[in-house]
Amino acid sequence: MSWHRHGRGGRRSYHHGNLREALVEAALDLIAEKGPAGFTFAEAARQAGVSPAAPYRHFRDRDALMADVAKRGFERFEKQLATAWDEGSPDLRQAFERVGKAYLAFARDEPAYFSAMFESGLSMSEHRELQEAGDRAFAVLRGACEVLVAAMPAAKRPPAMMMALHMWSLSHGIASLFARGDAARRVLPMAPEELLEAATLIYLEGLGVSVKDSDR
Amino acid sequence: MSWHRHGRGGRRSYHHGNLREALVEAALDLIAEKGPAGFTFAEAARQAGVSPAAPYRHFRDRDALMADVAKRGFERFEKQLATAWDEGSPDLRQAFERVGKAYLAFARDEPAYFSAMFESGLSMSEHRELQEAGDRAFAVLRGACEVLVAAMPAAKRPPAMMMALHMWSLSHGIASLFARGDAARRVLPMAPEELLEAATLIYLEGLGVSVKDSDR
DNA sequence: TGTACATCAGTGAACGCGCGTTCACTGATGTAC
DNA sequence: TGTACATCAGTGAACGCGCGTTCACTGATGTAC
Repeated sequence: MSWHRHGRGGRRSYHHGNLREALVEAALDLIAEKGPAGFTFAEAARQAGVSPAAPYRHFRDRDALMADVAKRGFERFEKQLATAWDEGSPDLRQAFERVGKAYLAFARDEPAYFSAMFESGLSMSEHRELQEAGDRAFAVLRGACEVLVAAMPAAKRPPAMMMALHMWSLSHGIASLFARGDAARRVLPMAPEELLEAATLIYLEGLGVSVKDSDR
Repeated sequence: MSWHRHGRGGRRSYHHGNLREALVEAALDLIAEKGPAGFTFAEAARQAGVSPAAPYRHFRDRDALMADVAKRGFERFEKQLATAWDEGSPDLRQAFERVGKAYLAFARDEPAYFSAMFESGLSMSEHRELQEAGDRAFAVLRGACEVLVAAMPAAKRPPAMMMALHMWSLSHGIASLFARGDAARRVLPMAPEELLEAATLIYLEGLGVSVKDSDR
């Protein structure tokens, strides 16, 4: 109960004050515990210590809350990818590898966000702000690819967009099949990170870029 | 209502006779309509034209029905992948390409099965028969990779298992992000099939196998 | 600095609804003799 | 071929429950003067 204090310097306030945040956290708890299907407006209210009518002050309905959770997830995801990329330092290949690992780490460490973002059944076209948040996260990966492509010999440069979509799909496939942090994870005879690293290596090799090429 | 006739030569019977099948179909309808979360035991019964108590003769609970749907999905999936592979004829590369396309086609044409199989939140370890059905479907892809690997020059052969996991992840990523047949599909400036085909080409190139090499 | 008022956030009681599940039951089917 | 019986699949009524949603309300906060 964040009654006496608020998250990050928010003011104290009698009316719970931070209900919106508290509801989001409750939703995350419930999703983590029982999957995206197993969370209800009423239970989120209860967990936030508030009457069942209170959430309506902040969210139109359950879907709106779910969409907000997913949007925050994308924002968090974007930050973690950007941190991993770190402007491509100390060298592009290492940084690129880190981005892939950050993708898997997110799926593993934040299963609730991950399923809200990708498996909650929310329609992308009906939640524009959600799509935009997703696009911004993807833009980190695309940006990294652009830098990598620019570092390649001019004759061999693939379309950065295509490359980004390939890496996204690959990472997402591995993340959602093998790295996810919930019961639906499939077991693998190796670390998901190794699988991704090997695939990335082969893929870049296929683009005709040796490690050294892209290193400069 | 399949009251007068049954699917495929099953006997006619007064007691609906085919309730189990009818419930599975109802579940598929409902999942297709509202996602895996939006299907209930009671509504499936209603749609099958039967009292709410009747399903208990066939399934222990909602999860058991969901698991059965997912299992059937995997079986169907396995068949379609096997048909696409067609023992690698007329040539391995073409056949391999067809398997990837079959993966995407399944996600597109059978969104209800697809989400029951991959996004229903069913635990793989708690439903062994489900995991086994999934493994059999994956075995088709692994088998194809084994044949491809065997056709490569001995010095360049990658582990077939790794290759299969890479292709599975890639196909699955593209399928679940861009090719899925429901509202959660993300739009793409190209056909998902093209994206997969390009990635496969680059990946095989990276393995050091030219198209001709693997052709024999 | 004080007062009056508007606004805002949450209350708590109430409602109708559909779900999951149980129960004793019944009508049709299959089978032993 | 007929009869008696066991089994099987579905009935329909009932239940308790939690959910989503509404409503008039109230107590605290912010602000104009």
